Amino acid sequence: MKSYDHKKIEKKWQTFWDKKKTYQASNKSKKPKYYSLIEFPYPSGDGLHVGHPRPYIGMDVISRKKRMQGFNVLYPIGWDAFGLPTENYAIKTGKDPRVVTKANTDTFRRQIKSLGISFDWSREINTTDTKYYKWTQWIFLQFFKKGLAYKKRMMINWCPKDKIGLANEEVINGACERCGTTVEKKEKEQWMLAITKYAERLYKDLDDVDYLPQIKLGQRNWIGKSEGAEIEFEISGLGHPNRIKVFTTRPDTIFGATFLAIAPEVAKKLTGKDFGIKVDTDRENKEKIGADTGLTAKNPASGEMIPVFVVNYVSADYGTGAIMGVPAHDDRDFEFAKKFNLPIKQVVAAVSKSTVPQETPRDGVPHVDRDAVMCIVKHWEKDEYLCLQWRNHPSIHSMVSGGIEKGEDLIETGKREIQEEAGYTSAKFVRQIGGFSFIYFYHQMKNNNTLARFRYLYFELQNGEQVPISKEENDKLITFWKKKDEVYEFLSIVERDLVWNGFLGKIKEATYTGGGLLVNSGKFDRMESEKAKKEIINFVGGKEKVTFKLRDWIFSRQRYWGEPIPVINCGECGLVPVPEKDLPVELPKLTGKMKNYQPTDTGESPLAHIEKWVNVKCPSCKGKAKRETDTMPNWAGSSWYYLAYCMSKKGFSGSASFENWKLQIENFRHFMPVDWYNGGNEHTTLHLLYSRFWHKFLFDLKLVPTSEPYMKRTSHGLILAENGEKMSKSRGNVINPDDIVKRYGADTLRLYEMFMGPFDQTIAWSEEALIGPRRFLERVYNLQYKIKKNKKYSEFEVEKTIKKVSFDIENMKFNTAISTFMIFLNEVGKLDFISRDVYEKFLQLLSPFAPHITEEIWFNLGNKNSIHLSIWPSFDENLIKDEEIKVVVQINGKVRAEMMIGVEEKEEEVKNKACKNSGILKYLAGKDIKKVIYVKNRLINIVL
RNA sequence: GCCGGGAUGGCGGAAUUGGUAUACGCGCUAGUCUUAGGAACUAGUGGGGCAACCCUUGGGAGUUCGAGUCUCCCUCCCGGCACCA
Repeated sequence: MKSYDHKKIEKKWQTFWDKKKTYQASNKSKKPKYYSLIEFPYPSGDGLHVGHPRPYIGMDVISRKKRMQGFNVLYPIGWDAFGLPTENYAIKTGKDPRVVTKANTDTFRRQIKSLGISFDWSREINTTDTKYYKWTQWIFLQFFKKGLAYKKRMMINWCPKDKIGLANEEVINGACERCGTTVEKKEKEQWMLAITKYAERLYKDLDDVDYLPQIKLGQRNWIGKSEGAEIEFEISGLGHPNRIKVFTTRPDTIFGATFLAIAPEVAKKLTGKDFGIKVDTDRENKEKIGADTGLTAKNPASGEMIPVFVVNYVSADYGTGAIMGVPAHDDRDFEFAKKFNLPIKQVVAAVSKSTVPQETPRDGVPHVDRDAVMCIVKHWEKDEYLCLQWRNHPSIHSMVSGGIEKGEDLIETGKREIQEEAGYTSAKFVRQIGGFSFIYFYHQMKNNNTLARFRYLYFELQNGEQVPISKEENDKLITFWKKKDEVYEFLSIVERDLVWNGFLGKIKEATYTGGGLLVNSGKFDRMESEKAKKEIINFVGGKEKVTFKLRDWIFSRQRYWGEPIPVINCGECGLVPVPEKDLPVELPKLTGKMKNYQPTDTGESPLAHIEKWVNVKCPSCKGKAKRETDTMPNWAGSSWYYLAYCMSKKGFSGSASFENWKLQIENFRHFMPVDWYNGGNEHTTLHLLYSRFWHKFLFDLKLVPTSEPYMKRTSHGLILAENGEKMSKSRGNVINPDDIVKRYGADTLRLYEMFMGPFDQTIAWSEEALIGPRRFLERVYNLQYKIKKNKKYSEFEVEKTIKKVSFDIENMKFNTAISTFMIFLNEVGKLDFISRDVYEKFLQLLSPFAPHITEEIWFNLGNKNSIHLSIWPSFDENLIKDEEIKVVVQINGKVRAEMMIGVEEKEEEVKNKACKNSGILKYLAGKDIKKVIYVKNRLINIVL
């Protein structure tokens, strides 16, 4: 009887699978395809740590299951190898980045192979391979030819340490994403990709893909679509007539616009003056700064003349660079208006609906608009406030309130209501609180739906003098005095926010940014704000307009280790694309004098100094010309790599041309789209968005068969070091999978990584916990010596296991799948025997998680073909069904007994059984059963 | 500040989505076997109580026959965004 020796087993089967090409996908297969994808790694010099394989193992489990379910599975891998760390390391050590990359990929490949992941290694790609990047350059040329790749002089984010320009997405809190150095602004001519042209489609097509909700949301927020309007304001003060166009998402608030705020650049253009105001990107310092331009604008809705300010919180490159300042309904405008003493005018008021069912507005009754007041009344001695409760509706908690009668002003109404409802005669008006708000309710006495527009008045009683209250009011109302901090709890929800926010100061003085009904807006008063948006745009002659936050993608880097941009700069012809036949534009070899490829402080690419490489003939006029010396960002190669995996070897290696690409479309059609793509959340607004953009572009050129590259996107959690920190070489806390594979075996590592916690959750590594999965595998291994021939032991358990494990894998609930295996094993352990049939099914279920040990046992049992190409077990619902089932008996919701019932037993019988149950009788003695609730085959609850 | 996600034994985590809270694993305790064990196996293991029972899913209220799960308020943790009009 051999014991489990992972070292022997794992090597042996890895070689076997390699030789038998077990995991190779076919471009010709008649089976249905399944394309599962992980983000190909960046082969850093640090080697693999145990966090890297987590997504590979997860998708491996899914891929292996799909393979066993009869799919032609494509599960490829490659290397995203261009990039800064390699280049920096190469410069530091005086090596060629090609040599460094080779060494790193060799290490990564060896490490990943030792884990027994079912990658199709025959399709391995490397973005730094000239065969690969000639296609990257070719795709770039298509962008260029369509005018979507263009050059632009602009301020860029410059990292002084890496000496490289960064895309907006690569700047985190004003610092370089890679090295943490504070970025500077530098003016430079840059290559841009016009991703904004695809903003709407990138946004909208998210509807059609199955990404995790937070991933969709992340992309949507990043694209930042906002629907609004452009509205023109006439301005005077320039000496000639002029207009300023503003962008707003809230045209419904235009009557509340009490100033215009414009960006410094816009102000300069308009007036020729520099006001010394700068838009600060610093996140810490957000104080509103501004200056009066001396201009005035005419509010096109109200006709009011309003001042124009130049401010530091409106940027020139979003919208129109000008906004209308509506302090009552925008926090920033509010802050600015406070500082500059500008008027704050409420034009939208919230509508509350009564929470009392009898007061819910109903159909078929008249609608009535009313003006009303609510009075906050302070006690004459104590710090207490007058509250009311309706006798017949005890749930309505309110304060003194009532409608304004003809000829009355607000204060008169307030005083009258205080006297009528509470009898007090000495109320002194102090001030009005807040603005308008609406309450919409069914008026029971008057049988109509009332829309009451409330204002809030604060009164103080001078003394306790009272007149008698009418019988009618007395029957209706109870009055209370409540302390300040009790008022909020006491009030019904409808009144709560309105009274509290304005008066008791729990929430600071603030704007109301929600929707509601318009007030102070002339003929639009009482109109619903959504409807008012449209009508007001028309009224002021504005135009509906959609704006995006997304900016064009800064696509050039001034470094050596990237794909050269395949364009030639000719004095005569301008920017000329490198002809297809001349692709790839290879990076100059680093020999002899060309060894110096350090980045420069000037922001010029190091390639610019390599004259032999730079100086070329113009492909068009044959005159003297120079190559573009910028290279592409490392996001370029990863924007289409999932297509490269599908290509035929020959087509991939052949020359880059339209014809050769078109020959590949058949292969793309075979495998695309990717069925399931798992990757890191950090790429939501980077790689994932970029590659969707490239794919859509290729789709428009009819070069790929689908408009979206990925059908389904999920993400995995990080693995942290045992102390909860991020794993990194500099922290010295890296766990190398090599050590784990050596000591425990790849299968144990795989099982542990899937078992340690939910797949999508960040989790700390625990060396201690590894032993659990290892013990489990040993017990699985020893089970092969416990086979009892021709006996069907544990059939029931294995059927249940099939069902649960199949479901869990599809839903990435790997941890509970493994716990199901353990439960199964614990059950079987009690019997001490297992039937071969059941054991084989169990091994098949386990094989995606632990491919080596299961293959070993599978062959030990006499099978002649790989377990990984066997047919995934199916389960029989009938075998899973129990004859008898345990139900719980509760008394008042507390578990008091358990009992067995037949599966089909009727409700009545079960109830009777429960009431006669010996454990239950003592609780029933002398009590009446009020109610019995039966949840079929689960529990019965007796309410006393 | 805004938007997401979360808080369950000593630890990692389960919970059929409103129906027996703490599955599974680690650790711990006791025992068996061992020259020995930081191995393996067996049993036990949320807290309190002699017990019947009681308490327990970050805190507080609520809805419900029944709440880890739903609603409201609060505290803390982790991610993303950041003057986007």
